[in-house]
Amino acid sequence: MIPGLKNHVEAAVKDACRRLWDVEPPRLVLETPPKVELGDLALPIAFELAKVLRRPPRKIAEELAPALELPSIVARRSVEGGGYVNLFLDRPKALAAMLVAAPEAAKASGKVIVEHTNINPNKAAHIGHLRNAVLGDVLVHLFRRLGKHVEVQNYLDDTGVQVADVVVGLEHADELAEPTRAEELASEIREVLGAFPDDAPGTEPRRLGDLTWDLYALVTRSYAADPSLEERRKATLHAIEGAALGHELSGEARATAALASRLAEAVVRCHLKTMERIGVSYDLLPRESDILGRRFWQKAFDLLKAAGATQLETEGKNAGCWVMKLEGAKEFEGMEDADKVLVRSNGTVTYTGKDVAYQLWKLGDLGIDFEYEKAPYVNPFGEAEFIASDGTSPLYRTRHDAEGADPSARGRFGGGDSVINVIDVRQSYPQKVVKEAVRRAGFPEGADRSVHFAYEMVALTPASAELLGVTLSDEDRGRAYVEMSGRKGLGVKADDLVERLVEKAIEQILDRQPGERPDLSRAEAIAIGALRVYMTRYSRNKVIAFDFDEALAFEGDTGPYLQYAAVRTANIFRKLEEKGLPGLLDAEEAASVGALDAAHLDDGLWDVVRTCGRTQETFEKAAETFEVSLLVRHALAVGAAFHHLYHTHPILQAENDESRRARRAALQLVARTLEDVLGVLGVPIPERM
RNA sequence: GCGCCCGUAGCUCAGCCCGGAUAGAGCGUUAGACUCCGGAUCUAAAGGUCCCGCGUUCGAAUCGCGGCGGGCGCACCA
Repeated sequence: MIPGLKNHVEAAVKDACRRLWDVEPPRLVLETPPKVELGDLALPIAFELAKVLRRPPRKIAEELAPALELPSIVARRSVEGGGYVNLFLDRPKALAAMLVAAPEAAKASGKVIVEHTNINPNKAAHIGHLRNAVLGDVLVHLFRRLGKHVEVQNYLDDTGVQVADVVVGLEHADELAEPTRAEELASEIREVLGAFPDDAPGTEPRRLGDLTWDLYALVTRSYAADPSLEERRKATLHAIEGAALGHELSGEARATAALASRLAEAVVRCHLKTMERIGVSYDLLPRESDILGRRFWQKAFDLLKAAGATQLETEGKNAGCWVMKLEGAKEFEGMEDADKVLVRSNGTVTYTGKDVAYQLWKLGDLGIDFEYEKAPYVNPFGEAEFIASDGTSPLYRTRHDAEGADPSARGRFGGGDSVINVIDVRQSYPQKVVKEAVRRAGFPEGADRSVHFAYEMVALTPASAELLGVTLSDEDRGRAYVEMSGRKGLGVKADDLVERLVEKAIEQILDRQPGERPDLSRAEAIAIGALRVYMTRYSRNKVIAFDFDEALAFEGDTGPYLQYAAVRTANIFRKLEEKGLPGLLDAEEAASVGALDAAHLDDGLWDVVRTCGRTQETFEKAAETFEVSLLVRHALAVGAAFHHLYHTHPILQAENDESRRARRAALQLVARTLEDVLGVLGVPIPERM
C-alpha cells in the first residue's frame, strides 16, 4: 500500500517481541481487515505468540500494540477481535503518498518465454483455445507490468496428424463416409486455399476455419466407419514429414506436402486474426516442420544418449523403440508401465520427443538455433498483417534454412531464463515427461526453469451442447458438462462467440442511445472486455462449464461492469472541467492532499482508496501463484467500491473545495488503478459505453 | 488399479496456501433509488448440515487421516 511500510511494521514487531518477551516472532503475516472501520492493516501475530507465551492472544495483543514503534504514517492502532493488532493509516498522508508514488518498476531479471495458444492449424479455434490464449496473454502483460522481459511464442504443429487428417479429406474426399458432402467441403476449401494469401477483399477470414472444422469432423467419422482409410493418413503423414526432413519424394507426395503446408499456413492466419481481434499477439511462431528440418531432434537425441537417458529396447512390447525409463523418478511412481517411447520402432520421433528438443531450445540448452523470417502474412498494402506483442515490431516465424531468412534476427529468440508453457491440465503427464527428459539430458537446472502453467478445460453445459444441435444421450444430459471435441466437431467456435458478443453489445448500445449510429469499435471493446473477464474470472483449476447466458452477461461480475466504472471516472473529470471546476490533480496539488483535514476522508471514501492500495501486492501474488483470477477479483473489488461511492459521494455537489479535492484525489487513484489492472487484463476502456 | 483436480446459498463462483473478526460476491427472486457526475449502476431482504465421519487445536470451510460423489489423466495420439 505504502512503499516500505511492510518492512517497517515487520521490524517494529520483531523489535517489540524481543524487548517485551525476549522471543523471536514467527513469520509475520499482514492481512487486510474485513471492513474499513477495523483499519487498514491487521496483524494476527498475537495468535502465533500465544502458543509460545502460553497466554491468551487478546492479552498479548493489548501489550504488544502500544509497544510497537511505527512510522508517522500510522495514525493509530487498536486491538480487535480475539487478538488482532490493527493499524490505521493517516488517511490524507497515505492518499497523497499513493498518488505521488511512481508506479513501481521492478528491475528486469532475464527473459521469460511464455508459450501459449498452440492450436493445431487444421480447423477453427474454439472457446477452449480462447481460455488458453487469454490466460497466456494476461500472464505476458502481468510479467511485463512487473518489469520482466517477456517473449511470446505460439507453437505451430504444422506436420502433425491433425493437419494430415484434413489433407486426407481434401485428397480423398470420395473415400469418406459422406462423399458428396466431403467433395463439397474439399472443393470450397481448395478454392479458399487457391486464393490465399491474396484473397479478394471482403473475404471472411474465418470461412476456412469453418470449412476445415466440418471436414475434420467428417474425416474422423470416416476413420471410424472404415479403418482402412487410416492407411491414407499414414501415407499423408509420411509425405509431410518427409518433406520437412528434406527427403527425396515422389511428385505425388510432394504435392501432398505442399497442400499440407499451404493449409496450415492459411489456417494459422485465421487463428492469428481471431486472436488479434481479442488483443492477443505473439513474437514468434516456431514451427514443428523447422524443428524437423533443422534436425533439433538429432541434437537432443545425442544429448539424451550421451547422458544415458534413453535406451533401445530389444524385447517386450516396446521392442525396437528408444525409450526413457521413468520408474525411478518419484513423480512417476506407481505407474504400471513407466517407460516413455521417444522414437518409434519405425524410426519416427514421437511428439514428446520433438517437444523435448523444443524445450531444450527454449531453455537455451540445445546448442543449435533456427533461422528466422518475418511471418509471410501481409495486408493488401503489402504491410505486415500481424505485429509482435510490443505493438510495433513485426511478427517472426522460424525457418530451417538460411535462404530468405532475416540474418538480423539470428539469436534473437529462445534461450529463456524461465520458460512457461500454457497448456491445459490434461497434458500434465507429457509435460512432466518433457521436464524429466530435460533433467536427464544433463540440464537439471533447465528442468527447474521449466514451468507448466496448467489450467482446467472449457467444457459445455448440456444445454449449450444442445443449442449447437448436438443430440445427447440421457446420461450426458444429466452431467454437469460435456467435454468439447475438435475431432467430433463438438464445440463453440471462438469467432462465433466473439460475433455474438459484438451483436449483443450493439443491441445494448442502441438501447441506451436510440437513434445514434452504432459505433462498431465501442461494441468490439465491450465484447472483448466481456470475453476476457469471462475467461479469467475463474480459478485456473476450475472447469469452465460454458454457458451462453453467462458468457454473454454484461451485468454483475463482468467486463462491461469494469469498463463502465472506468468510463464513469473519466466522465466525472470531463464534467468537472465543463463546469469550470478543477479536474485532474497535478503533482503539486496531489502532494497537498496530505495536508487535508482527515474528516474529508470518511470511511465510505476511504474504502475505495484502501482497496486501490492493494494493487501492487495483487500483481505480485498473481505472478507468484500464476492465478490471474486474482486480478479480476481485485478489479471487481475496486469497481464495486467505486460504483458505491459514486452514489454516496457526488463530486460536483461537494460542500467545499477541500472536500472536493479529497474526492477528486480518490477518484484519480481509482481511475489510475482501473487503467492499470484492466491494462494487464487486456480489457479495453472505451470512450463511452 | 494408480495419480491429479473439484465438492461452500436455487445457479455460477470467492475464501483454503498461512486455522482466528458476523462464511462473502454475482446471477436469479422480492422490495426500493433524489427533477442531482449516464440505471451496463446502487440500496435492502430472503436464501448456507461449508459433501460425510474421525482426529489435531483454546478455536477447523481452512490442517491430518478415512470415506462418498463427480471430472481428468495414466499410448509406438497430440
